[in-house]
Amino acid sequence: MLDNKYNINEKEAKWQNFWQEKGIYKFDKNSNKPTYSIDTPPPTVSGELHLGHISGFTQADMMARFRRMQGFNMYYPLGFDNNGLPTELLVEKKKNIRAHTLPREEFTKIALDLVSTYNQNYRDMMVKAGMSCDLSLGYNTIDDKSQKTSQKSFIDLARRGIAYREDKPGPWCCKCRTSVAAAELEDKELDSIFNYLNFRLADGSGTIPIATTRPEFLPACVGIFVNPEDDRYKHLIGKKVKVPLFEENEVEVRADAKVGIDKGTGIVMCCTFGDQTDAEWWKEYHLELKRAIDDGGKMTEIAGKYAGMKSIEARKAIIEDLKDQGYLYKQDPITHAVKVHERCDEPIEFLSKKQWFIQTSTPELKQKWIDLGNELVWHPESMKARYIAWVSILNQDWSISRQRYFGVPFPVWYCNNCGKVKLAEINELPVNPLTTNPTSHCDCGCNEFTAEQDVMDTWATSSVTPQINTNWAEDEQESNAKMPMSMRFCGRDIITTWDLRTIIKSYYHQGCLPWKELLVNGWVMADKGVKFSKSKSNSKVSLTDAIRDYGADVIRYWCANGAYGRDVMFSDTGLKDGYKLLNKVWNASKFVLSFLYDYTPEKPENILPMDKHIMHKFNECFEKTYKFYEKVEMGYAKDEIEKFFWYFCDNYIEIAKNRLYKPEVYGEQAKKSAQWACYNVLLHALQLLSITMPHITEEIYQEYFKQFEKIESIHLCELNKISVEAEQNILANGDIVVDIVGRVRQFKSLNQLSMKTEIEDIEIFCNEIEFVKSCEADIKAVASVKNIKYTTGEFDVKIGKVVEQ
RNA sequence: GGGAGUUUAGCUCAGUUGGUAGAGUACCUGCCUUACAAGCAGAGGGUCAUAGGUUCGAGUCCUAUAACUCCCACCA
Repeated sequence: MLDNKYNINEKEAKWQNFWQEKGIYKFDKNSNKPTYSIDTPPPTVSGELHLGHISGFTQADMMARFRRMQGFNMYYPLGFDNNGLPTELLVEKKKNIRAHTLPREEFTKIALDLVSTYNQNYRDMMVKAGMSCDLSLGYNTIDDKSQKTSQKSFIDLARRGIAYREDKPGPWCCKCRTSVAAAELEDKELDSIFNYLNFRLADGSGTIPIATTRPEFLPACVGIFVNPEDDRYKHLIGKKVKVPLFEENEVEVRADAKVGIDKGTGIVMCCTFGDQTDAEWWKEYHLELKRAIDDGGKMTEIAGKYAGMKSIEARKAIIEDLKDQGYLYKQDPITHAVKVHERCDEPIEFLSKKQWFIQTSTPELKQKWIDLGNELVWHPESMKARYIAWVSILNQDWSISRQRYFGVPFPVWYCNNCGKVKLAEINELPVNPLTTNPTSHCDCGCNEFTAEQDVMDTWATSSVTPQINTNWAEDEQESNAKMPMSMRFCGRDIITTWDLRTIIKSYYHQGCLPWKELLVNGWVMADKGVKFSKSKSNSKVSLTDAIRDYGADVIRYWCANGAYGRDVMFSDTGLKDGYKLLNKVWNASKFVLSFLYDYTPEKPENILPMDKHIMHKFNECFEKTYKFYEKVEMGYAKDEIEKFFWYFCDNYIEIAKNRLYKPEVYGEQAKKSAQWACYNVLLHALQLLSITMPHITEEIYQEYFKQFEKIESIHLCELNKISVEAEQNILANGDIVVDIVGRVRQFKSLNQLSMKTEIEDIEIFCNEIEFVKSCEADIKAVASVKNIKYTTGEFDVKIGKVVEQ
């Protein structure tokens, strides 16, 4: 017997423990079932999980549960991403320390310690939210296996020349003191000032006007550019110009089509490096390299009296001096978009450093990425456009060096004699070059090496999760057999970072796609256009509170809303809807099961028409639901089963309950028939519902159905239709009976009568009199009608007199 | 400037191949009916963003416009 009231928190915890203890979600190595493998994106460990995270995971979990119930052996791990800059920043913030002020070993120890606490919290929350991952398959991107995989990946690419080391300008974050990748930049609107300066021509023939927002770059000015088509300035090409405040520096005026004639004054100064264009000009025209800003964002010695100042202070001081010395003739306040580092929101600089890169941007490679993108199955399809668009404009190789501390080290040394790169041997991995020496001499005979100090970018490791999952570092054959994995899911914000790079790595190492299908979920919006985010403190409902108040089943119900891949607005009426369904499922099950205490699993000889009808009705719902899951539309699938459940309660149970209550009136056979239908419909409906609401359905299954079904958990049952003989027109004919009952209910409602009010007689007009007659007892009982008259004709129901009380 | 998405009932959202506009919720009217009042039955409510076009017929297809969102480019 089910409890009178369903205690959400108690039951959810109970079944979560049960699933873990019994290993319900464990991957079975020895199974002969087909494997369905999920490359679960390891969440970045930072702060607290919120509804936004859980939403994407929950939708993917529904697909996992669907595949499991289709009979797949699920490989569904839960890893954590906890190396690299994001984790380092978290550790610095939580422990109030700075990584670069501590010995690396010490910092790493503190970081690992903090990370394990966070991992545990994340894992607990995932379990509490009802995820069906196999927790024993977890990994951390900082653990030995991940490091080994990541380092092997690097060595493979370095040996083939795909990974290369070069000194070239790239985005640099002065706050985090590291290089960053183009994909890690965001735009931010900032107020600034356009400063109009007069540069003096070296021959004394006058001045030329140049506008700049970054006058602190004057000491690094290495050239002046005008547009070759600009008639105003053609005569300047080839002339020398003195740099204001640094007049000992003379630079040449050159012509380049990249200069916008109508921008600023139409004359640009090129500094190393103010931005991407400066870097391009510097390379193209072989200009001098002058560094005005150091790693930490302070002015270098070439800035003379400004050296040591932070760039922003130097800007103020330089502007004052420019004013005093008469160079500055105009200032316009402007707002412009500045590239900032997504992790810390600080504007980035362009600096030149020796870095490791991975080739990604030749036209042939770009075409390859596009071909692979087209080969991949995208859900929803429209997300592919974002990927293609991004790949099409790729113009830089992937920088993977980070001048940080907590991450996977490069397995690399440099020969002190000839400078040649020395790679570690694969069987030595994972290796930390700072504490280990190479096991062999350099080719030049030298045995003295300098270790690479940098660590790899987070993405360099996160991009090999399919290789971590398929054991590529240990056994390439095993891995090749398991690749591509079945599915990866993620948010739409990481298509260009994570997904693309994972595709790149799998192609380079194994010549295939990392996965067959990619699911891209939408975002939970707190308000129009505002992403749900802990840091923006707009989480109206904390995940912990929501689980406490509504339970995981209801939150999962909410997560399943709408079309897959679309952004959804958070609303608590959605949670209330879920709660209503939960309540309904409980009450209906409680009620139905109370009549099944003497149920026997033998199929009755005679099944009554309305019982057949509801079973066929379920099968119709089953087919629709199943198709939606196959199309990765969890929301529509949930709608179908939900709609069916309410129909089952409002129309079928009302009919069946008379027969179940009073076998002495309607006959034992009629009761057995209703029991058969109730058992089958409720069981099958719960199975479909278990994908969305795994806890309550498990409770009901365990309390009653397991004794007959013998399968250990509802989540291991296979999804099937109810086995019931096909019958001509059963759906349409049964619907007529439901409509007849509906007409009587409408009559009572319009006349403000109670539903139990008895009606003396009704007259039914329809063309399926035979069928309707066969349901006469049900109709009379549920509609409280004494006599029925039948007439052939267009459907109608005439209601007679009400029986006076 | 380029690309993608969105616009349907007060609110949240469905609407498949073009064929009489849907659900839930809210509001309103009834109903204590022996699972559930967090329930049941019923009613009202829409110029499908705007303007054109194709068609016998357009929420759906085409063109343009507007508003909002996102990605990219611009950043001198």
